[in-house]
Amino acid sequence: MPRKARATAGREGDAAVVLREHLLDTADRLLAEGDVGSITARALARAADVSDGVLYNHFADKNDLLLQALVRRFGRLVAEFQAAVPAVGGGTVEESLDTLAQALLALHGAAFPLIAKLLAQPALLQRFLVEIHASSEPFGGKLIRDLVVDFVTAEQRTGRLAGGDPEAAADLLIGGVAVIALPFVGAARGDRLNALVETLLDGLDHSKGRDTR
Amino acid sequence: MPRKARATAGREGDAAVVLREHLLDTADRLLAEGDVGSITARALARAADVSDGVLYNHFADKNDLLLQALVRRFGRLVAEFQAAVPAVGGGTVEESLDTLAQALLALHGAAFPLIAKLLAQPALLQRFLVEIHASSEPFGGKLIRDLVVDFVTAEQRTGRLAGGDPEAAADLLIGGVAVIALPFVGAARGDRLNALVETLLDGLDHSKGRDTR
Amino acid sequence: MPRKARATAGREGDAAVVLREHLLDTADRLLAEGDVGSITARALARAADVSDGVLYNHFADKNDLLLQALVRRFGRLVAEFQAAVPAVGGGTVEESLDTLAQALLALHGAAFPLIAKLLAQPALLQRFLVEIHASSEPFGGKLIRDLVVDFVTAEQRTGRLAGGDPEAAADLLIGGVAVIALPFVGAARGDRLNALVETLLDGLDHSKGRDTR
Amino acid sequence: MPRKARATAGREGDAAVVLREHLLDTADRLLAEGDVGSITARALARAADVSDGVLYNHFADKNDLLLQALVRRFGRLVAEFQAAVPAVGGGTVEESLDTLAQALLALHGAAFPLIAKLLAQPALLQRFLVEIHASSEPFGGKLIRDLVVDFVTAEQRTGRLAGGDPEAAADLLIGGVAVIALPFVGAARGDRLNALVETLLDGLDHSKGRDTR
DNA sequence: AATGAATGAGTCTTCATTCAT
DNA sequence: TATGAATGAAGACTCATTCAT
Repeated sequence: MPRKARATAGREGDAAVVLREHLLDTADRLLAEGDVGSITARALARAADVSDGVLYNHFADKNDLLLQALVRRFGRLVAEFQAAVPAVGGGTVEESLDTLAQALLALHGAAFPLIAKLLAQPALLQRFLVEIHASSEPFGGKLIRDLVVDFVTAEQRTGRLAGGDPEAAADLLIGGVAVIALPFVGAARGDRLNALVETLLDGLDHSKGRDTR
Repeated sequence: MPRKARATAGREGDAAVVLREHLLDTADRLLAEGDVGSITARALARAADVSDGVLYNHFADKNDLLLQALVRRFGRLVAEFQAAVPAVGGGTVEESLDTLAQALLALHGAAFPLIAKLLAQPALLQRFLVEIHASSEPFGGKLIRDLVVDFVTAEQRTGRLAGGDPEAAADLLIGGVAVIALPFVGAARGDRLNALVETLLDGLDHSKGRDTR
Repeated sequence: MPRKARATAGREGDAAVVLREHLLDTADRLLAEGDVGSITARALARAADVSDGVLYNHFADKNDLLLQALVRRFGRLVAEFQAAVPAVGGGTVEESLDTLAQALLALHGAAFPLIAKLLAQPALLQRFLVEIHASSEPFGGKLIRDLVVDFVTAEQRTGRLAGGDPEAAADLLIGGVAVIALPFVGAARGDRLNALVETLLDGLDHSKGRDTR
Repeated sequence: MPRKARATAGREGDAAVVLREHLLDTADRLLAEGDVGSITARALARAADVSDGVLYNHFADKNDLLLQALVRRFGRLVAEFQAAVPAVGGGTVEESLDTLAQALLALHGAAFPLIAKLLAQPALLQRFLVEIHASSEPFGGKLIRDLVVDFVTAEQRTGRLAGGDPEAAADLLIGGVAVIALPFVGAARGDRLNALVETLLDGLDHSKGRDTR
């Protein structure tokens, strides 16, 4: 019978699986807290109340653990976003788009730091991309965008949105919200989201145009 | 007169200034190439064909050199972008927006890696923000956005763009292009830019709308 | 159970404690040998036949190790001195003082180099003083002097020493021996100690005085 | 005509000699101020308002400069002490000894830091000893002691001091004052000096003794 | 002869990873 | 299988000394 780790003493289940999850949880927490640079293998072990070496019994190396924690976290964020995507045909289109924009804002707020960490560690990013492309249920930037594209396409089918390029519409919405989500660009006022949706609905072309407000 | 560094043997001018520039150029190059984490003080010295210690004759520390290289590079990117912003009233609005979008795409392609590196190094980011806020001619995320907002506002005055919120319009354009610029989201086809501009001009609201193609 | 260090392979006991002691012993030895400036972290590791990093598993930093080695060594020297202080009332006073002087000479010979090292490293000295003042059983220069003062006071009570200022007597004895202990002042002949004690007993004042020799 | 250093622009005399003195003065000042460890070659140059390299035009290396500064300073301290030694036969013996003790205290206060620095740098100490032994007019610990020994011997000849070992008497006085001069041993009260002299005059032997107080 | 930037060996310290227990 | 001390390869930075100007 293998030894059980101090930190998982009280828990049920396969010791190996439990400890694995425990490490992932801890990595997740540290990832959410500070900068990735301060997550040393020892800091991880300390935070998990676990010995320095266990990590290598369950993961190839420190980056592998970090990677899997990131993958898991992204999966959860995407799932949350997916759950928040409004039903097609419900409410007015503007209301639906507002809801969608809010969901995107929440997503970006949580995802930006992680993406930044990935972008800054090419090695990690590489492995991350391989990982999410290999998984049967893809997610990440691609899936999020697909969800928005799908929403736009569906609303176009209901006739409530104009028949332009749904991918372009998705990019505008996602990117516009992203700019608002950026911590250091412009003021972070709540009504910016609404102005964004309205502008997106109306279009910039003056030659047509409803009498705005 | 002091000695001249091996690497700058052929160049004219004050040795100190020349080597300073040489180091900034080298840092710039490494910054453009790989991840920031691999830019060690020694790697920098090797890349500059210079001894390990010179760096500290011209900069407070490694981060100071990196920081100044980043500031310089950002300044240049912004200047390039500014030069590429189309004149108000020239060509059709759509052409102008296309040009603007292309300039943004170029900017994003060059700026993303740098921003990612900054986001991932809180200490560096902090000093960077202090630096650009201290400079009399601010730039960075804020200034770029201002340039776009100004463009939209000016075109609204000429009557060629609808009178919505110019900030929202800028955010949509900037963000939309950013999504396209992301290396791993969607396909990087050139016509995505045009679709974006068209969608932004037309708007998504089906109730109004010109007869789109 | 963790690994055991190469250098302490044969020893019994808790590996951590054993290595800690091994490092202190090594530091002690180097401290006794050369100048403090040459005790680099690497030299320490080499001398201890241990890897470069171990030091930091057991001490806050290099100075911490050095400091604790110094504290330990001073403690031992003081204990040795204390054990060598003659019993009050035993033998003749002159014999007792001779014994005391010899003990002081031994102490000074061992302590001078250490004190010099401390005096020359203000940072270390600072921490050292804090350390010995914090300890419940103080020692160092103060305690040594107290032991001598106590001896003089006790012998004054027995009536074998004159009733002058015991602190002054202690300072004369300690300092006089110290001068003899100095490596480069005067000749280091054994009878200088005896002449010292005799002079101290007799006094310099010619108006009184026993018929000296 | 050789160039003249910035710092010595206004001064008369052989430029080489002037700069040499200027460097010695600066080294002297830094030696008096902080710890020897902080005296880097660059700090010296900065403090002297002189370029980093000049030092090597006038001294073999940094230690050579430091050494010569130390030698010069010790010479001055000894000269000051010599001037303060009271005339034989003047005043009462106790007054004379008090004066002598005060001069010793002043000397120790100034010399201790320097001696500590020397003791802690064996290489420097070695060169220092060679240097002062080689000089035609010796000084340092030896000379100081000789001055005191001479004083005692002279006063013995006048019959005002008892005829004991004058070297022992000198060691007691010098060492006793040294203990009082130590910054961290006992309280630094002015009357300790007087108690010391009195005790030294009276002696500790109770069997003889004047009726002390 | 003075200048001061260039040189590069050397310092302390960190940290991912190993491995005896 | 968990433990945690041991390992040693980097890393950033310092500084005495050199040398082209």
